[in-house]
Amino acid sequence: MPELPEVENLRRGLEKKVLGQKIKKIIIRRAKLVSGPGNLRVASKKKAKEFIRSLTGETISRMDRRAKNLIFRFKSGKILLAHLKMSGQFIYKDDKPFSIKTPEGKHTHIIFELSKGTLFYNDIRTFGYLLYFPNEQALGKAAPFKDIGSEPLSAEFTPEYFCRALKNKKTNIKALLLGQSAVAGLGNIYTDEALFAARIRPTRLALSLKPKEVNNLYSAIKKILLKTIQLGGSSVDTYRLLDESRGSFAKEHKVYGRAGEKCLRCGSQLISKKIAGRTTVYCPNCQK
DNA sequence: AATCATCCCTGACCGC
DNA sequence: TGCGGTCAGGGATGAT
Repeated sequence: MPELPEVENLRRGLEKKVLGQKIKKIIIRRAKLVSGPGNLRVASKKKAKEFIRSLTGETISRMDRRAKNLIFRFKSGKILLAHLKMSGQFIYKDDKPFSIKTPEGKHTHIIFELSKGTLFYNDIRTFGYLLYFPNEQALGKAAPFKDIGSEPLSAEFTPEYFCRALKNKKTNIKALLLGQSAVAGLGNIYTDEALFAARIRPTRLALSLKPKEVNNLYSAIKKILLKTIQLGGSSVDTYRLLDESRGSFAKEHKVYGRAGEKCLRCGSQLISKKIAGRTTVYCPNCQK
């Protein structure tokens, strides 16, 4: 599933391909996936029409990322926010829809015809969504933007910040890292990988971590995210880069997807346990 | 305010 | 072969 490194790679790909292009036409095949300001669960055909009206003719002027959200900014100040959730994909083709042999798959839900090419939004499980906002202020009030913590690769994310974010938190460290409010952009894969690297058991309460452990976890998060971005992300499941290629970090996973196998550090058998509603894999011997 | 449970959805997999 | 059941998971939302 796309997490920070995957979304960041996609952002970079989009920056190269769609910046400066104008949206000529939008085709929405599944209205449920688009919405605008207000309650995300209230999507409708009316909202889909509004989405089309609002963004057709707009020129893409900037590509940003915040946590796992992709943000298209337009010259006019309007904004399109996309969250891929479990299985969303953006695929770009340097052709017009009519010249692409198989322009639509079974899971292609939204198509943007741009001035020079075509951008497809595919999503098997349809958890993802695309939201439009008239301006920055409206975006700031939106649910996906409220209560998001610091970007772990920004200057704002310091050891002191991280320490404060964990202080007095009675929830377990795994749930806290998944929650986005302490650190932005971590999901199930990198949370497990970071906790393994820092030798911390995922069930530990955040407030129980010693200063040394907090520091180790802080460093592990940064190191793993940086490395993964360089490798193009992890292609587990349906994640693809903009040109449909896969990232290569999946080969590097030390614990994710390795339940029952041997710990690469101490040789003990890795165990799997549901924590915070997610399958969590860790080493019962060397993660204390 | 903080924490927790539920729900959305499809494909893969398993046992019969 | 087909069918039903189970699982996977991010995070908005509503309940406690």
